[in-house]
Amino acid sequence: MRTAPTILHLDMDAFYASAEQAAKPSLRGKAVVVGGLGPRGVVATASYEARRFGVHSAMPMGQARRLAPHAAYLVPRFRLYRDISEQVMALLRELSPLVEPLSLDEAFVDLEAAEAAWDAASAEAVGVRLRADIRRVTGLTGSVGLAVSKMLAKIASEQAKPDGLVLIPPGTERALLGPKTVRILPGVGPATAEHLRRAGIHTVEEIAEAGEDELVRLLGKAHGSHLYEMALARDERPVVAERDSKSVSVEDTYDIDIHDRVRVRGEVRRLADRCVERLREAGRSGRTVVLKVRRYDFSTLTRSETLRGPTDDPAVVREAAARLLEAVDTTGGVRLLGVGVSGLADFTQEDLFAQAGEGVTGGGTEEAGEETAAAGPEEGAAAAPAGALTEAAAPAPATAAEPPGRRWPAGHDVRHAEYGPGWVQGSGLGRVTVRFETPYADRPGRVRTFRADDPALVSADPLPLVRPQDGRRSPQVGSSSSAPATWPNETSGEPGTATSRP
DNA sequence: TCTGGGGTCCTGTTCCTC
DNA sequence: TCTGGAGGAACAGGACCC
Repeated sequence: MRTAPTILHLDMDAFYASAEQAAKPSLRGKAVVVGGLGPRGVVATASYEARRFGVHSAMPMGQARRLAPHAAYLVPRFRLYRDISEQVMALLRELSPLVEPLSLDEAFVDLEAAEAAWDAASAEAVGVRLRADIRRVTGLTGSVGLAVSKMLAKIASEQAKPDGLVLIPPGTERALLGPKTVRILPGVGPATAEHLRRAGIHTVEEIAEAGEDELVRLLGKAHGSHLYEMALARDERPVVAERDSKSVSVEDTYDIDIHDRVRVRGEVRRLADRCVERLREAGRSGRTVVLKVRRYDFSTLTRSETLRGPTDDPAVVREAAARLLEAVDTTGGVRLLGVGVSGLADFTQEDLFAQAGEGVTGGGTEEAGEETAAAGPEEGAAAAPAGALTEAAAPAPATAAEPPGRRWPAGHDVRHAEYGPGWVQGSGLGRVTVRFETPYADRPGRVRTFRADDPALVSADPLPLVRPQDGRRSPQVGSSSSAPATWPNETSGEPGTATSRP
């Protein structure tokens, strides 16, 4: 157990939503919800403004819309988030070679490994500097926790949110944890908490008092012992920089349950191909093929088959998945299908030659875009992400599919030949509403509506949140080429009210 | 109201082999 | 030849995390 608080946990604040607000001046200070916009979508991230209405992660989108009807609803743009994440991770790696990313917006850093910090004061100084660097480079805020272990550093960063820094002084850990609810400990979810509650255990201190034997009896060997250690603030897990993934999987939830067995088989084939594609991208092969089926009543079952050796052959995975499907009753309908491969091995040269020329069949790649595929491409609704700033700006959820390649997901970047860069505010019924603004403006840009097949309108890459040349957020950019900064404030966001050109 | 997607880890059961 | 136990692999499901 180390004696200085030199484990740092960074957690970006409401990451996806903050990135969208930074990219879109008209959303700053407003409720923003990012997630799947289909009828079965859930919230990935809600801005702090949206959280005030009770909206939170993992909430069904329909419920979020009832709680915050005037929020902006956007589909995730993982490419933008990945770019920002890489900038942040690069800053962390400047601090120490021991950086363990947990997701796009979270990571542990071992400051001691690089002698970047050796006591509380030096660790805090690193944290303060890091937060300033993140803001300078990305324009976003992150919260930092510092403590002697990963568990405590994570708890500290949670307490620091939003936009803060908390250091847990060594020696104070148990006093801090004791009165807290058991849910504060990592690994205690709703089920475990309920289990503990029934045993009369509500706080961390009560876990410690119960003793290890009792916890093992209640929760099983691994979970019980681990939880007991955590409750005593003992956590010796090291920060691990490199971690090999152990499985690769893809799954789709369909807007409407699929009943047709032939269609189910087709979807499983498609998912198998996508899964293999991902496997190959990672340069891996795998031995166990897993089929996942969620039925109409939300019951989920998995079937798996272990092959003689690892494969990355799409035909082999397809066939295995098809065999597994034959053992599953899908009458009544399925809402989700998934195909995964586990038991991963590194790709071998031998496999390469054996499978050369085979190629991955098409059919599963058209939605390789960044939207979370909350809808199968044949269900129709995927064509019309009905995100919008306001009800008025949200045209009726389109049921008529846009022509392939002319889909306009809410929130995605576009460029117009005449009006320049902007983003999709809403689409449907053959029209698309665009707000023309860039991250560098300090006021909302103007709104125009176009035909969905307007040749002057094309998809565009996300712009960096901070102008690359100066590395600082620059609200005053009148001298630059960014027209939106000088546009007058926008008063009407309604589609169809094509305001005067910029 | 209605519940995503991509992961990890653990547990209990069953089956096979020695 | 039969039986039983131990141990491991495979399999299915559940809980949890972001």
